[in-house]
Amino acid sequence: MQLENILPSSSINLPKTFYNLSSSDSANNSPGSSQIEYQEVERTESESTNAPKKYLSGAGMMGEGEGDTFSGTKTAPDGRKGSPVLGGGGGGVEDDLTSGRRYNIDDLGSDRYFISSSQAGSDMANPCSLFPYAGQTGSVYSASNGSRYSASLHYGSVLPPAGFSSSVCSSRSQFASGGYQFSQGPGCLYPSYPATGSSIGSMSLPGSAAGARAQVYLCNRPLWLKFHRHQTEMIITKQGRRMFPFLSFNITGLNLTAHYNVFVEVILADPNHWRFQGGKWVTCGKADNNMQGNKMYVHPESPNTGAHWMRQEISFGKLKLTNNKGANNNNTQMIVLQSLHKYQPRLHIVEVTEEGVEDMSNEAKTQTFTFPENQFIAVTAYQNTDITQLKIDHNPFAKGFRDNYDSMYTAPESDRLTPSPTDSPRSHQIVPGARYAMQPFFQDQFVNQLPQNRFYSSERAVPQTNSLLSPQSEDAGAGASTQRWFVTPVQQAGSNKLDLSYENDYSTSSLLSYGIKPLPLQTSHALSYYPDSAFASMAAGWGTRSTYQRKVTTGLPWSPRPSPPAFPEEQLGAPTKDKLPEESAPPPASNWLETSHSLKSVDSTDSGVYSMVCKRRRMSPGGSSTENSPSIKCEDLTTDEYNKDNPKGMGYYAFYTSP
DNA sequence: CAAGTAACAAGAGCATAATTGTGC
DNA sequence: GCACAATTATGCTCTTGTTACTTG
Repeated sequence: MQLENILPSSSINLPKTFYNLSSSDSANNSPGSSQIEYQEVERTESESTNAPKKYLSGAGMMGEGEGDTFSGTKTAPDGRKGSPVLGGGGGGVEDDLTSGRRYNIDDLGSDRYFISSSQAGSDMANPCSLFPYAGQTGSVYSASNGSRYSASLHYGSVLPPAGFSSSVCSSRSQFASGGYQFSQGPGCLYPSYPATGSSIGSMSLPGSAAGARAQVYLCNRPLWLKFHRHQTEMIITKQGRRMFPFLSFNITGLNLTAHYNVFVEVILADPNHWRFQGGKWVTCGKADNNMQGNKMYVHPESPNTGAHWMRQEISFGKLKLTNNKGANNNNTQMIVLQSLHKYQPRLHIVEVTEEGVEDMSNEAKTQTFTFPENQFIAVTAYQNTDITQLKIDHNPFAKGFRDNYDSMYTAPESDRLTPSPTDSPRSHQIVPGARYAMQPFFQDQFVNQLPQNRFYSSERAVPQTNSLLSPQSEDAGAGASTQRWFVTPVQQAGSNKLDLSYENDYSTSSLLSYGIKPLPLQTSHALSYYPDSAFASMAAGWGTRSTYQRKVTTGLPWSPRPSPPAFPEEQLGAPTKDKLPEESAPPPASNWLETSHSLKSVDSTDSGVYSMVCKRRRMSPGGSSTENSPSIKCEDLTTDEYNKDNPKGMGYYAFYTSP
């Protein structure tokens, strides 16, 4: 589907249902108004006059429930918005079409951070418990000029520069004082959730298509958290700059056969203009909410089936940020932002027809997901050196700036833990740069083992391995065990978790969960169809425990020999849940190391083996029929071929180094 | 003076052409 | 010697953060 046909560059359609900012004076919906309130409104036909029906809805979707953070918002007409069933118990997962083991949430495990609308909705009583972040909300107001989107302003997310203050959650006045009062309802976060659904309409979801409620996982969340801790900055340039970390999600709970458009929207996170002063970000005046320009980035794969979206990681690695208002060429979608403003990316999933047309006859089937850790301040030049260093350390493209990197490692270049741009975004169209998603993550974990002379020493203060057994982890409550990695409102409930949540998320525990939790079913999928995808990489990483365990025994955590990348069939096809006691208990520190190894190996594997082998096979058109399928090729490589070449279980290294 | 811009160097992937090896 | 396959080399493109300069 050609995006240009479905995504008007200028007049982006709005979801039928959205939150309309209203104030005491309807005409005065200025974001700066202290009387501003957000209300759910039903989109009228007239309102969408300028919005062609053929579009990717979502432009103006902001708002629904601001706070969708960690809680997907679904503008379901049956009032169930915000109540997608969480995987484990899973109504959504138990859906007829999605109940396949392949997408069984149980198999997905709880290690991943995902948003469940239902969770959010069920925990509205204590919105603050949903997030460790303060004032994480999300609202949308209707621009006076009718172009809601372009003028949309999102005041929902307010992240205190100081960090995460739970106090904010308990006081809406903060916003009021700041001139932004949110009609969030009780609490500061997602009070509007329950109302959201009910306000949309009475039509109930069929249960299948419209009823498919998605759960979204932020794949590289640990990395995001790292940046978030220092207040993420994103460079914007005239030509457009990619985000790093970039947005990468895994989605579950969609109707396998239904079509969806998936896109990211970047909205203003707060009403302030920011300035980096005295080593920290401080507000400096009001934000300019008149910024024109595209705020959306539609995933190139849109529209596509739910099966497709759930098959592999959905990466937005090619999403570019620019400050060039005129930069809106159809070839490369760029999101126009304004420097020194804080933004909040949001993921929208809109069910559409096969042609990519939203079914206007049906109520909005929009699901919105917001992760507070995705917030960032747009800058034209980095302000915080910590951020700069993090970027350099984690972004493969900035490898050249790692002055001390080589000296810091004894391992040769090829064996670095540092990801390599081998996983070029150009290497795969479906998951552009997706593999990067894991790369930063890999390093994200290893970086903690780097010498202490790194800039962001604060991170060194985080006892990665110890955190697994830290009191905080233990105090994390029930969520610390089985659902430790499962960011749900329930898990985060409790005031004492406000602080812990972040720490825990940021801790090695979180990281570990990423590393050790396989997605066996999706893994096989990813490997079968998108061997080059980040998902495959991730899956591989999660499935190499046994190997890296061996590596660990060598006592060389930085062993230059990456562990075998092979994806044991047992891991490819069978759930490994039972093999992961970590799910029910915090993994021991040793597992942390193991995970690291696995990740490293995967990284190396993914970037090395795949490129090498696939390139080679490209020259063999006369080969077997399977040669035509890149995915199969790699699958063969990672399984059959690997096993063949390593009948004795030889380390992957041998294969890797053998031309 | 802060912010924005353009040029720069470094690292890396990809496409293509050139070279080399193999089989007939 | 020819044809084909495989490998290697080269140039282009892309990415990154840095730097110097310009702009308001």
